[in-house]
Amino acid sequence: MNFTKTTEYAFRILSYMAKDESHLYNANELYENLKIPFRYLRKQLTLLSKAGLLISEQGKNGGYKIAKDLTTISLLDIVHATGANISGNACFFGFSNCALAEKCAIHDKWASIYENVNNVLISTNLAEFRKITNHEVLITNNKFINFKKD
Amino acid sequence: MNFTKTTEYAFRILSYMAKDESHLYNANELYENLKIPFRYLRKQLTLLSKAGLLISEQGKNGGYKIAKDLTTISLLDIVHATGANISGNACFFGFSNCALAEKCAIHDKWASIYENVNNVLISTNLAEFRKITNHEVLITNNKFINFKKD
DNA sequence: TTAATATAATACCTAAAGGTATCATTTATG
DNA sequence: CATAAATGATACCTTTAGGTATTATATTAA
Repeated sequence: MNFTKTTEYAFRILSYMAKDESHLYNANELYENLKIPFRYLRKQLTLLSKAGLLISEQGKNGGYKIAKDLTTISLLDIVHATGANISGNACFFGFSNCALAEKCAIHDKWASIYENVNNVLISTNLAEFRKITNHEVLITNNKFINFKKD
Repeated sequence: MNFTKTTEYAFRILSYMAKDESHLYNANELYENLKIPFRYLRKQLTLLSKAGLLISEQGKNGGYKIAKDLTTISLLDIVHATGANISGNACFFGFSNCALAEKCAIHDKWASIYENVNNVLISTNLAEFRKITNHEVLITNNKFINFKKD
C-alpha cells in the first residue's frame, strides 16, 4: 500500500475540480490554488485526461473538467489512474505462501487494515467533495517553492 | 503512510531472527533464507545494529542477534529504525488546515485508517513471530535475482 | 489572417531509494 | 603469528519518481 506524491496530486486536483463540475478549469487556475509545480501539474492533467477522468478542451479559453458524473469516480479509480499499485493481499513481509495455510504473525491484522483502506477508497466518490470549502494548501518542505509558470 | 522496501526487508529480517532469539545469525545464513540482495542485506544489518535493534559480533564466527527482549520491540520501532516516516495526522490530500475546524471530505475516514494501522504496528511485537514456521520467500519481479555473495 | 492563449508531445534533468564494489577492521583458530 | 571468516565504512552505480524545457498543435478573437 503505497500512495505516491503523484497520487496525492491527483486527489488534490480532482477534489478541487469537484467543487464545480461544469466549470472549465485551466492549468493556471489550478496552479494558483493547488500549488502543484506548474509543469508537472500540466503533465498530470493530460495524463488524467488520457485516463478518462478529465475532458480537456484545447485552444484559447481551453481547460479541463471532470469527465463523468461525480458519483461514478471513486478514490480507487484515481489511484488506479495514477498507476499506483495497491498491491492485493500479498504478505506484508514478502513471505510467499503466507496467504495459504500457514499465515504470518500479522497476516490477519494486516488483511483487515487493507480491507479497511480498500473500502474507504471504493466507497468514497467525488461527489462528497462538492461541499468542501477548505482547499488551502500547505507548502512546507517542498524544495520547488520557486516553481514558476511558462 | 509509506512502507518502503527497506522497511519490508527489516521486518523480514527481524521476524526471521525472532524464531530463535539467542542464536547468532550471520549475513550468509540470513541471505540464504530471506533472499535479500546480499550486500544490501549486510548494509541493513549494520544499520539495524546502529539503531539498537540488533547486536553484532565481529570477527570469525560473528553475526547478529536481536538486541532486546522480543516483547519490547514493536513493528513501529522497526518502521522508525528504517527511517520511514509514518506521517502523523496530516491531511491525506495535503490541504493545510484540514485537521482543524474545516475537515476535508474523507478526513475522518482516513484518520480512522491511520489509527488502525498505528494500533497494529504498536501492539504487534516480535514475540509474536516466535511461532512462525513459514519463512519461504517469493522472489517474483525482482530484477536482481542474480544478486550474489561477496 | 495573425496574435494570443490554451493544451499535447516529447525529451531531458534531478534527487532519492535501492543496490554494488572495494577496502578496512575484528576475532577465532590452526 | 598468519590466515580465514566474519562485520564496518565508504564510495559509487542504477532505477525510478518527480520535475523542467522545448517545440508543436488547437482555438478564439481582434
